[in-house]
Amino acid sequence: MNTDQLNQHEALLVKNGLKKTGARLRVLDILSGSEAAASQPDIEHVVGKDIDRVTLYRILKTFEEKGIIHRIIDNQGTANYAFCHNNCSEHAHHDEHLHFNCVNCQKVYCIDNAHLPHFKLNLPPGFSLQQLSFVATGRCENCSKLTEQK
Amino acid sequence: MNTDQLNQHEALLVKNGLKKTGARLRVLDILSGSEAAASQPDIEHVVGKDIDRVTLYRILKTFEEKGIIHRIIDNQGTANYAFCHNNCSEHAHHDEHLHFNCVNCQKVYCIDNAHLPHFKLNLPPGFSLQQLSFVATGRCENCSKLTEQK
DNA sequence: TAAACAATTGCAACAAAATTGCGTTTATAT
DNA sequence: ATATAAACGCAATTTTGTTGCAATTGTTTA
Repeated sequence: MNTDQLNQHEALLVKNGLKKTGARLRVLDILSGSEAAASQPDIEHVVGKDIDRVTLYRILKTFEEKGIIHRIIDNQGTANYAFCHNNCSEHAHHDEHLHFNCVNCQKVYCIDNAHLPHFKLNLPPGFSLQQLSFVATGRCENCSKLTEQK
Repeated sequence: MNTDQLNQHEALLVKNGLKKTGARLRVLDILSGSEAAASQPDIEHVVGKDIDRVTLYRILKTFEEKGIIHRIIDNQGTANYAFCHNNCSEHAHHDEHLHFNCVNCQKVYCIDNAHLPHFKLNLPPGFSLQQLSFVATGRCENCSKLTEQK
């Protein structure tokens, strides 16, 4: 319940021509609070009955369309959401992302400050590249600590 | 209906201790026929009533477990399947993959012969890397030809 | 080649996830 | 304070994925 953050979130909504509603602020709060990206099921679980499931779908959808958050599909096909940092605009994401997907807890981490090499990718003829992203899989910090967990 | 290919597929099943059934051979045939990976909905659509939906799920699952095919989740969260080439074993995929996901038709292509750089990824402390893969998005050959298609 | 056995399949029922329509409520501008 | 469009919640529906079980089929072996 940080006041600064609340104001920041409200400003974010206004900036994008969205009404300041409790449900939306709640979602923004959840996304701010988690270090990793938040999975849709997780968000759903956290908000419980406070926000209708349909409303949640729609909130996430409009946030994504406005470029406030971006959606990351993890290795199991589950949608995860995180704030857009860096160069995300409403219409395109121009940077090279790196996402880390933990094989144990399935959490998705956006690694912003990893040094990523720029290189020319040679695709088959006719293929045009719009974006390149890196997906690392392995064990996150928490799960590395757990011994012998399958 | 290539005879050579049929024998090859039958051998593949036998090698993995699986019975030669019509449904399985059909799935292998479909996967062989498509240049890109085949999405689960596509396969389902192609086979129609010939193979029960549940059976298809199970076939794909066992094929994946045996390391015959691998599953690729595309940007929409849809499962796609393709044969394992290269260094796939039953238990792990050791190579660095490159997948191309078309933003227009959503098809997933496994790009095997692209030169991928090897580099040391610096992850946050505690994170251990098991695999790194590359996901390129853009327009595939077919969709590049189409003018102004949204 | 026939019997025996386990693997595989299909069906039905179920559960979970996602979508649509619509009436009501609410935030914001006037 | 009121008008208005946006946002929400509920109900119904569709789509997707799972489970259990009985019937069938492929393969082994006698």
